[in-house]
Amino acid sequence: MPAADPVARLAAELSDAVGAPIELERPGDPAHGDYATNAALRLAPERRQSPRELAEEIAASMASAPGVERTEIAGPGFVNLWLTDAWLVDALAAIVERGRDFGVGEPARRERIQVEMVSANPTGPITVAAARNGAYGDSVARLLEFAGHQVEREYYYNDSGTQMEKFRASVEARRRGEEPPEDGYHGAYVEELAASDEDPVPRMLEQVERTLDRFRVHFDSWALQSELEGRLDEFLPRLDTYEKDGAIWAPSSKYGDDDDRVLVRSPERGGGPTYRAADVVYLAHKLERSFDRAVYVLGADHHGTRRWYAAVAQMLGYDPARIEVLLYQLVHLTSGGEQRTMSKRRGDVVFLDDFMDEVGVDAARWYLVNRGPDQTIEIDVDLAAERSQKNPVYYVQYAHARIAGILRNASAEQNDDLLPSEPLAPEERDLIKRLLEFPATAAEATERRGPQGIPVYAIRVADDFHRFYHEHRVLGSNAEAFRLALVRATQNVIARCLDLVGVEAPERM
RNA sequence: GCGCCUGUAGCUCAGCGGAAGAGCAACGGCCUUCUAAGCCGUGGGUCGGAGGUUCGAAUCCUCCCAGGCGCACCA
Repeated sequence: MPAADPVARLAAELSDAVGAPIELERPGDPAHGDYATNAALRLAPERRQSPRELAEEIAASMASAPGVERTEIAGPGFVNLWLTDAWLVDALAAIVERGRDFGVGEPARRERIQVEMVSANPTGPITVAAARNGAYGDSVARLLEFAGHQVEREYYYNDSGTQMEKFRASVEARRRGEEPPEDGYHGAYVEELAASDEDPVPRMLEQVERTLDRFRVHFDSWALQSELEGRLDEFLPRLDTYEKDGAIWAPSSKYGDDDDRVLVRSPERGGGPTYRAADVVYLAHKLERSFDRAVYVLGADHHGTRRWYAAVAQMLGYDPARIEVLLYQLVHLTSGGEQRTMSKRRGDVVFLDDFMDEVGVDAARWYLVNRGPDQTIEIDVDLAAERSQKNPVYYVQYAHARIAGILRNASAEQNDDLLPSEPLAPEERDLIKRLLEFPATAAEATERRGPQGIPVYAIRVADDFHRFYHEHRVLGSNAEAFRLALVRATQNVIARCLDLVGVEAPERM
């Protein structure tokens, strides 16, 4: 573990002292010390020793390690330890030294990763449902970058399928003063598009990009289905396809998919390539561009395609481990307690732009990433704006702004020794320990592809900070140098957390 | 029928092998001091149910119940 993570370094030092791997965790109850380890409980079976006895030995070995003030055996064999103020202040100094980069990962192998997200068909404006894809996917992308990887974001859109034809037909119908076809698009935006003679698709795409920019999801590249389909002949031979009922099939069931899939329709069904054909080309196109890993961000209604992508990778001769499909559950809207279904075709949707107008960009991003991807999001449209006033995002931002206020009033930095003459107060120790959790928290959120861990952690940081702020004066205090460092480190960690979920860190509120 | 996901405080949700949490809602306190968008306190839970694994299970395994989403030559 890098020296940039003081807790990891301490754990390594203790492991050396004890001669066994020591993992440290922060106990929920402060009476159980600054950190605790269950090493004795884990080791007892293989050492054929009682956990308590082993804990005694471990505690004795750790007692002399630098930074350890005292140890204690507790419960069935936990070892609780208390650290010296000097250790905590040194750790704080290490955080301050890293600045905004505290917690940056140092991966064993730096990967080049593509994250493909949103990819909604440009048949209408971005909805709140599609926004969850962006909020989730973009935060995962930011986490991967923070973990030390090189990330590119791509938007893939279907510009050649049935839905696009229906979309264009709907606009055409409006231009003729008619109702769009029954299975066409009926939203008010279709009428707006009909008012001009331009091709509605590029206009829709521009609007999509504008909306997502406002949502702080920015793309490096855009992939078009129509272009990919043109290269189908290159890849069909690599797939061991076969013909049945006049259609061309991929033998995906041999590679773990539930069924074989049609790539090219039979003549009586039009004979064109299916979207799955484009999937094949697109997947190859991703890996051809020398991405080590291609991440798909898909709504849970697409979970059936998970096996399909893995099968495609294998059929093409690629390692399926290079393909990663991230799923998130859907967004449900309620209005006055009534369930509303989101259908772009019926126009019964909440558009992201309206949602952002209503609750603000910060609350919108926070709201959509705050829940785990496996959790269905329920949004009561009527209460959204009202609730946004109480969104915890402001609690976190407020901590950042409060610190900015202190720093505005601070005089030029002096190079005093940080260690205060008085013992550290509980609020100071708690805040330092909280900040020290950040590298592990970020790493875990990245590995689990669970960005919701970041806002949850940020709330705890803000919580510890507000408590500290309430109890202790920074400027003009005897411990000013130390507290300024503490407050700076806190601000950096909060700003980083907010950035990881695409939320701004205001200087004033 | 098969597959994926979910069931934790009144509500919305974290936690996913180590000693049950947050926000909102309810009630009661705290501003001559760096931002009260803040702080402190009170009440509130058989972690859907039943078995199992483990020194230890909300967390892992099995079954059951309830809900969401899928199972196209649509995307």
